[in-house]
Amino acid sequence: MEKQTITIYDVAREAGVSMATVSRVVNGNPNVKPETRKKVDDVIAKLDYHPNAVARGLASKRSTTIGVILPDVTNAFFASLARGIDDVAAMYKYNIIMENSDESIDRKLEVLENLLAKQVDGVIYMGNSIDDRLRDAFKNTKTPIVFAGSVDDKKAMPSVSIDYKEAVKNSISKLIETGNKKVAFVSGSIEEPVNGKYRLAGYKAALKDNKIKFDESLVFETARSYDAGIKIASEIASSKATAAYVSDDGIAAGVLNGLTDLGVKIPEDFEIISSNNTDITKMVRPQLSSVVQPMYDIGAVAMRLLTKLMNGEDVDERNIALPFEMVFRQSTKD
Amino acid sequence: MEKQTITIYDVAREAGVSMATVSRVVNGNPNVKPETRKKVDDVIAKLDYHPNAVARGLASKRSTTIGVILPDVTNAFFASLARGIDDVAAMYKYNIIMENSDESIDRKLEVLENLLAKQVDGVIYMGNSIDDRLRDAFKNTKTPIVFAGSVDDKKAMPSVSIDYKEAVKNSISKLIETGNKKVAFVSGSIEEPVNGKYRLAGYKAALKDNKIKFDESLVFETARSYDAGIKIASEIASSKATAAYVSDDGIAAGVLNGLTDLGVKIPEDFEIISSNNTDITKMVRPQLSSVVQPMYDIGAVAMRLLTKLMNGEDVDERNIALPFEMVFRQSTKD
DNA sequence: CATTACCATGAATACGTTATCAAATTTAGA
DNA sequence: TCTAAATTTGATAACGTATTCATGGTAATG
Repeated sequence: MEKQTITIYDVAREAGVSMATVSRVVNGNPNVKPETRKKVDDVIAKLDYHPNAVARGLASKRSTTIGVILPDVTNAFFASLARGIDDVAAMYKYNIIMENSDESIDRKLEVLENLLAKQVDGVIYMGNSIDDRLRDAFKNTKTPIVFAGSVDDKKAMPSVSIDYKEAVKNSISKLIETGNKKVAFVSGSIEEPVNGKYRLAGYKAALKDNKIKFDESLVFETARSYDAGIKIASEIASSKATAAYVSDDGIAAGVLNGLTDLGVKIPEDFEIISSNNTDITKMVRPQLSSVVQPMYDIGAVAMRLLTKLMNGEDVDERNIALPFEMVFRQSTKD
Repeated sequence: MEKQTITIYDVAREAGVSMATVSRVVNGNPNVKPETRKKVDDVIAKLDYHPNAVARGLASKRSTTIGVILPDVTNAFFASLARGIDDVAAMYKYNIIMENSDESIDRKLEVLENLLAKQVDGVIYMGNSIDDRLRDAFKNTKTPIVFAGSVDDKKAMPSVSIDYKEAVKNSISKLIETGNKKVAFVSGSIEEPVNGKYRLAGYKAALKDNKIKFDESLVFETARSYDAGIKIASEIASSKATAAYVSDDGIAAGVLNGLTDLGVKIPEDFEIISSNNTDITKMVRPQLSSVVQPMYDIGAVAMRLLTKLMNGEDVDERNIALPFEMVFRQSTKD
């Protein structure tokens, strides 16, 4: 019962045609007489032949594989994006090589190199952080790359996301409208352009519109996790802020529960608006009001954009901003 | 600025050696004089040469890629496993091709075929469901496969998980001890051996130990999602059960909140024990008591086991059961 | 110093496809 | 029926690397 890998040669011999012909029927090339196609198909079925994708990749220079770089699948936001990506990738017969990069830039570079060595046809980057080395690496490859759920602050790379500045501006404005004078901004690493540039800009813009002076001490930077949210809750409590925008649902849940445990009443004493509208926002009590990012769609559209780029089609809009919404639940006053 | 892919030939010529030698230094083959190694390394750096993993895969018949089949990354349980897998995979220089299979067996078969065509060196299966066609497919390939966080009820495949039967038995026993006469069993698809065979067996065993008759109407089968949990809460409420074991944290959160919304007091009127101890169990109020599965470790150990299998090492134990614990929070009486 | 063993290298081939180009066959047109 | 134009097919050369296997050189042995 030796496992004998059977190749295109075997089916060619068995079907009495050349391997070129077999290759043609396997690839659906129309230039092959229906009857020989049938003959070959029969042999393929009989021998249970499966084309070797690696050899195919070497010969055709296309791997039908795309690389996905994300900080951490364990985060619901990234997982949802990944799901959207995978679904449309499957639709186009692409496979996904997924790599968790965490926050380290070095790791991201290593991961990217890996993916390129594997000859991926394209890559989707949701790493958030970016620096010049990485930007160079992106620029130096002819492999198409698109950012998903994150933006290159220099707009050099194709991307799909929402208008983060506007989303935060809306959130903050809403909080100010309901009477809050001191609104906190709590986010993941400020190093990430999404946070440090776009979201923060939205925060400042809203303050400015409402003639409130920006107060550095109301900006809270933290790790992207529930526990980190819990931890930072006390700092927030003692800051005299009466409301907060939070850039991640996990963090927001932590802040919410942390505050509640400190005796702060939500939303009476403190209002919260979160960012991703994952299930977390509905599981928690009181339920979190949130920006609604179409996460699955961001992933799906990013993947679709990537297919176009890989096909060399030219796209009119390289930086796509999908519409976002707001949903108000129990963590804000009406 | 034509992007010229540079090959092993280029560095061979530039370094004045043969490509075989270059191949040797790239692969760390000891049989090469230190000085020529240095020379080659320098040229590699100078030309910024990167080996083509596809060609390498074809020549060596190893892709340094492993396939991961999971129902849905979006579920925190699977995401955690995947993270464990990816981390140790990275440690061993493997990459992960991830495929979401949902619940469909056909899709799983398709996905498996895909992965094998890509010449993955091994696959990790967390699909839960399995039938004869799939079992055959697994058997007919020489590619090592290990189950993670799920078990083949015929024990034919290597696996790493916890003792699901025992975990549920413990949970149910605890609930009975605190005075519950009617304890519900709510799980995802009963078709899945994890649920329909192991967990349910644990449930029945606990009942039997306590001389309680098994009551079919206390078994609730549902989709694996928060919303599904919410939906089934009312059915559970009207079943007269006063406690439940729930096989998934998302479902459990739904049941908890659904019940609470119906005016049921947790844990006074109704106790709940969940299964995975993801962050969800801590986010929710009251916090959920839960079985503690070492999810990350299950993934990590599964991947480690796979590396051994891929190396042809023989392993003493092909079906590994990692220890589990219980954590009691606010959804159970003490 | 002659012989053996070993070490470092290179030449050539295999890996399983796709792609190119020319040859062979069929079909259409006159 | 003959010729030109399609249509199908096959031989062969990539694709970029790992892996024999043979060879020349070097060190160890007697």
